[in-house]
Amino acid sequence: MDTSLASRTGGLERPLEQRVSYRLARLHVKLNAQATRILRRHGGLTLVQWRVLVMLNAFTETTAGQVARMTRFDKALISRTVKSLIRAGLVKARSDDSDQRQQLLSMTASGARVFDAAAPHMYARQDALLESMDATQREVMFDALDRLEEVADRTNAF
Amino acid sequence: MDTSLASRTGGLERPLEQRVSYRLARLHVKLNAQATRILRRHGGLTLVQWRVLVMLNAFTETTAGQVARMTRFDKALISRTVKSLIRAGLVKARSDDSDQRQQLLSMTASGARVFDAAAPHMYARQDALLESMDATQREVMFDALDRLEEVADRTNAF
DNA sequence: ACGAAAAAGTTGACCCATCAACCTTTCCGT
DNA sequence: ACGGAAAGGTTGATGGGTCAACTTTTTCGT
Repeated sequence: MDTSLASRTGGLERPLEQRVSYRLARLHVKLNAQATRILRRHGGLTLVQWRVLVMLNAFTETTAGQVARMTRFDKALISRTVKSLIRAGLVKARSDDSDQRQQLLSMTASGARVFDAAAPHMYARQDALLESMDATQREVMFDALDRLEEVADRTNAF
Repeated sequence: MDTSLASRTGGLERPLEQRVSYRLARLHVKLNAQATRILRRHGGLTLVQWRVLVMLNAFTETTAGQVARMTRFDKALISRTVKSLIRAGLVKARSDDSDQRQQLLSMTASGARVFDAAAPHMYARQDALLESMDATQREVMFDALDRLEEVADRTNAF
């Protein structure tokens, strides 16, 4: 067994570039930073606010819980974000008569305007990302992401 | 042009599953949570502490700045993390005579023990992730990550 | 129909991560 | 060799995100 300090100079036995989680983390940080920058320039939404609006754009009159489940964000985070959107007048809540626990959320006209202003840029970015790969490469990558996610879910065993 | 609120119920024009940054974010969160859990179980390091120790394990007597550059972490984060490692007795700092600004960092014996205890589990996890793909799939994926990162770097133009 | 359990949200505490400002030391052009 | 720029690090403020505890409402089994 070799635990001497002097020996710890051998470089990385696994090059950083080949570490999945490290690479993913790095890319994720960059993509987030880019998205945040775009949103700040075009309407001033935060990334979480944007993601919530994407959901409200797709499914009008949805609830905070559904948004949380769909986006996989923490419900506490969604709760606060929805509140901030309501405070900013971009979203409105209507209480559901058949279930007093939940509130049905939808964009206001002003929210729709903000969303529509940011959307082209966000979608253009998404397109640019996808277009950096060809069709088969995309397919392989999404498949890889599926597998990695599955492994991450499955192995609570280490 | 169609901006009526009633029309915003058409579902996602781009399915969530096909959104690169969204998928990446989701996977990143899962992988981080998994790594954090493993580290908590085997020695109690935080993820950033682990990443710093990986660097110190590979390059003894390196500096905080070099670690920050290699890992692409914020230097403030590295500074605080190094401090916490020193406080915990896992890392020691030696001032460099030829440059009074920087400090040469290295693991202590105790730090090496903690690292060696966590490493097998972290590497096993890394292997499990890689083994979920075959060789060509891995290659395609890393290439895809490269391209995406490049696009993220290049396009400050939206 | 009653009580336990579950679901929807809210809130407070807390940690991680980033940003900007700053200090000190070193480098470098002229 | 001097003054400004750059590099190394530190610190404070702030925002993002998670966890756990709690309230209220609804569901469901018996």
